[in-house]
Amino acid sequence: MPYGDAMAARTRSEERRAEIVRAALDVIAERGYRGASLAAVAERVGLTQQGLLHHFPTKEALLVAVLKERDQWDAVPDSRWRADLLASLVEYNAMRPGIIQTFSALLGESVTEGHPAREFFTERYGTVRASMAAVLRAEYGERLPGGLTPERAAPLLVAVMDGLQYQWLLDPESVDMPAAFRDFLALLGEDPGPGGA
Amino acid sequence: MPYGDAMAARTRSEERRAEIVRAALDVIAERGYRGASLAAVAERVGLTQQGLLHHFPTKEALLVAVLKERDQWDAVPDSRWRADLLASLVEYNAMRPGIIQTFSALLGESVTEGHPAREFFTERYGTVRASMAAVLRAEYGERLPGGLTPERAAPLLVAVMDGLQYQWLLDPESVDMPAAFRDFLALLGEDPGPGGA
DNA sequence: ATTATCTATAGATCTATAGATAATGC
DNA sequence: ATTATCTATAGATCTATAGATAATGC
Repeated sequence: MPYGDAMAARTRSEERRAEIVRAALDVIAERGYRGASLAAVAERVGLTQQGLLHHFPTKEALLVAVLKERDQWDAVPDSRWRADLLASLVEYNAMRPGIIQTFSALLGESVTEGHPAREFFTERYGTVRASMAAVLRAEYGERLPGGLTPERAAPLLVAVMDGLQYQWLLDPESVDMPAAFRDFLALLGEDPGPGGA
Repeated sequence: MPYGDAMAARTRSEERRAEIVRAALDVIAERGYRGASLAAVAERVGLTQQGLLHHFPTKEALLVAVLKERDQWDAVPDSRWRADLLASLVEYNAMRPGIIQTFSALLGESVTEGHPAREFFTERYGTVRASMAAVLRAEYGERLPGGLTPERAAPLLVAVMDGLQYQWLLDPESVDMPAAFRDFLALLGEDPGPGGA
């Protein structure tokens, strides 16, 4: 029972849907959401385009399933994160260019008008910033270098993670993503010195 | 002579091409490159799709012109940049969401396979990292906080600029992009302390 | 003469719906 | 019975080419 689960054995249908979502992740990595055709996803799981639409009635429904997959992906309770775990996450990401490419492509598209992933990313970033502020507070306390607070450093942390991904995807030879991320953590981990309220 | 230039009066054709490129920037901001149809761009300048193709023989030729526009945009000689000018650039960008959206969308798409802007961005980031390393060296010298060198801080600087743009485009109310960028510069501007070779 | 623009259209796609058939689960 | 999948197809697009006509520059 390869994908078996203690709770509920997956139905044949759930299995099929999971297969389709995996295929969709791949096709989106290659062509983005707008460039990903249902036919291309279907072909990858040995279905016709119309067969696929039995499982996901619209293209957008498939995208929603893809985004849910992502949510599950990095749903780790705040309290369990520490700075060194963030570094490990980045290191892990560097071994999975496919998934990073999928979500970098989606993030890029999502800023265009009416993109179906826009709301997802907007909400997600709000959550992630709050999450990262909590991690930074637990790790470094209230006062960070440069006179920053955890709340002000959080968007920078998130920006560094995302921005490095683009540079690394475009030119993995030139950009050591995990090392660069550790460099950033080193900046935040400096002694902020005395003073302040 | 509204757009007149000391060097050469633009021909009617050059004028038209410039108009088309401006329209293309707008449409790409709204729909990305893959989602931008030639017809939509043409309509915006009062042309048919076929009329537009007289000026740019293929869609890709139009994209190339759009990317050249960008190159011109931030072609400032290294020596003239200083950290405070970078901060001003970010502040200026915050007033032009359209252009930022265009290039954020293009960057996102560019990581997908065979995207016609991929090579452009790959090369551009190589250049920009080198440029930023030079700026950092001129501004802060050889030793930066966290034990970093200008070369190691450069990809972080670029990542922060790009990453903040996505967060800001998705939720301008929640993200003060210029302030966040200044925060990052403050991190880099801390006294690295004594020691080192 | 050359440049700009248009009409017409070929040839690919794309998403989605309708309705038939095959496979599976009680 | 229900679920899964297929064939057929409607209805929109999209890029690009061919060839005609209108406008402009010598």
